[in-house]
Amino acid sequence: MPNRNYWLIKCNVKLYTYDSLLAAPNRTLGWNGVRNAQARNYIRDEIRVGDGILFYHSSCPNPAVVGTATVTSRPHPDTTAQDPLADRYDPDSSPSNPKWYSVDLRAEGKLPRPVTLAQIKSNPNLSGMRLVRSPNQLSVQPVTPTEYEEILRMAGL
DNA sequence: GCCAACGTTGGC
DNA sequence: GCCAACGTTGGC
Repeated sequence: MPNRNYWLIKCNVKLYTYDSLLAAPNRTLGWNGVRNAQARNYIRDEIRVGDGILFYHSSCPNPAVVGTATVTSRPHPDTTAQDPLADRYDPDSSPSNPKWYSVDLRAEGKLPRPVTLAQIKSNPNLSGMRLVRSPNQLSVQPVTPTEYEEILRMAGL
């Protein structure tokens, strides 16, 4: 696929899991809930249909990349930000002036072996990844094709 | 539960 | 515009 870019996205397992993506119709879900300006900018301005995603689970006993996904939509407003009943409601966002965006992701498949944060940290080839550097709060991070391939290799693919 | 690192908020 | 206070993230 020409010009395919790669990203690692971090999902708090309490909010959004790879299994929920697998269980969705077409294995596709909007990736909602991002409320960080820099992450939003990546979603709105840089991520494109067809890009490859490493899906990472955070805030759990063994943080790890657990699966891959494909971006299947252009950015669209994150309507959960406009729903007063939603957990991540943001009164500053509205249909006429959306503040937050999401893209749709389709699950490609679980990794044969999850690649843990500890493994990524101990692999010198991956020392440039944002994930293993400080700060590491950003929920969307660019990944180079080399890093992407290395993660898949470590996963047994 | 602890703590480091950020982002946001709000008084001034 | 500064900056202290606070909330959140996320690994450990």
